Amino acid sequence: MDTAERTELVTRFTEEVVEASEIETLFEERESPTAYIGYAPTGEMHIGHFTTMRKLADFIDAGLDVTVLVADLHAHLDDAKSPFELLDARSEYYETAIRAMIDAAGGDTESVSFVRGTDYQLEEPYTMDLYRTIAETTISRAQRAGSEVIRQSENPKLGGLVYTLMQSLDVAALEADIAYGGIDQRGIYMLARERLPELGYSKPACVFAPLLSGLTGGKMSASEAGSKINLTDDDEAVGSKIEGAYCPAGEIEDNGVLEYLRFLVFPVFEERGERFTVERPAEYGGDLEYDSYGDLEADFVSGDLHPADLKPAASAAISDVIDPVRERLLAEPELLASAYPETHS
RNA sequence: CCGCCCUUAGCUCAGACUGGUAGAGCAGUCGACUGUAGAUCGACUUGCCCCCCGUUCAAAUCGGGGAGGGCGGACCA
Repeated sequence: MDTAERTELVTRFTEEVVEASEIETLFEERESPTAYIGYAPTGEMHIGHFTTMRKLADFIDAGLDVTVLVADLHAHLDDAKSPFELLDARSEYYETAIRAMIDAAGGDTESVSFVRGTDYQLEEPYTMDLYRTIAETTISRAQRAGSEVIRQSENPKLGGLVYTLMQSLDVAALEADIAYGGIDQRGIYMLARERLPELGYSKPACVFAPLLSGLTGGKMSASEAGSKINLTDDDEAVGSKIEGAYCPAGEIEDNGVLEYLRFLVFPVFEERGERFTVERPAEYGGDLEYDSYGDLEADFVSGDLHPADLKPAASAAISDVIDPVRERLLAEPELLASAYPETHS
C-alpha cells in the first residue's frame, strides 16, 4: 500500500481532517505512525460509538499503531456523569464492548493497545504538565475548547475545564501522532495543536468522525431512548426503533437510517464481502440489491427506493452487524449489571 | 461563620400573599391521514408538590426545624 492509499484509508468517511498533508508526511517518514481515540466511560455504548470504532479497522489496515484510551477520570470530571465508585466497572464494560465492536467490524484487536486514564494521569510528569496548563489557560479559552463535549449547565463545575485541558495533554502523553474523535472534539484538539508545542511536544494531526443524526430527527440524544440503537437492543427493539425513525422519502438531511447504512452497515458488509438486500413486494418492483452506499442513496433520492421498503432491510442489516457485540455483552451480564446497577440489576 | 433566594409531572415553570389534597407548555403514549417516519389534527397518561414536626375540620400554600442547590458578605493572625 502506498502513502496515498494509506492516507485515503485513514481519511475516508470522515467529517474533517486537519491536515491531510500532515498525515501523508507521517506515512512517508514512518512505517507505523500512532493514533489514539478516547472514550469516557459514562452511559451505555450505542451505535454511534460503533461507527467510530468501525473506522479503527481502517486505521489498522492503513498500518497505524492504534491506542484506545478508556478515560475513566474524565467520566467523573464531566459533571460527575459516572460516580467515582462505578468508574472501574464502567471501564471494564467499555473495554469489552469496544473490543467486540472492533472485532465485529473486522479489525484486529490484537494490534490495538488499551490504556486507562488512571494508568498515567496520576503520574508526576502528567500532573506537572496539567498544573502548568491550568496556570496558563484562561477560563474562557478552556470553556470554548470544551463547549461541544462538556455537559453545559447553569452552574458549571471546574471539572469540565480540567477535563478539557487533560484531554489535550492525553494526546502527548499517549504519544499519538493522530488524534481521532467525533467532530464535537474539534475544539479540544485544536487547543492541543495550539498548546502542545509550547510544552515541548509535537503538534498532532486530527481526524474527525461525523456525528450521526438521531433516529427521531435532529441530534442523537442520550436522554432519548428512541433516538439511538443500543448495542444490546434485540432484533425487535432495533426493528421498532427503525420503524419509528424519521426518514422522509428522497431526503438525506438528518436521515439517521441512511447514515447508519453509510457509515456502519456498508463498510462492514464490504469488509465481509456481503451485499445489502432489500426485499420488496412485486407490486412495488420486487427485490433490490446494493454493493455500494452510493447506489442506494441514488435510488433513495430519485424515489426508486421507498423508505417503507428500506426500513425493514436496514433493521435486519443493523441487527446483523450488531449481533456479535450483543452476543458478547449478553454472555457476560454481570458486566452491565455492575456498570449500570440502576438499569441492569 | 453570617445573611438572602430557590426546591411542584421526564424537562421548563405557574399556583403560595387571599389554606379546600395541582395546572400549562414541551416531551411521551395511542388513534386518523400519508405505502415509513415526520408535519398536521384528535384523544390520553404522568406527581412521595425536597424531608420532618406543628397550627387547622382541612396544608403545595401558614409556623418551626432540617437537607440539597445558588448568590452575597464577613473573617483574613
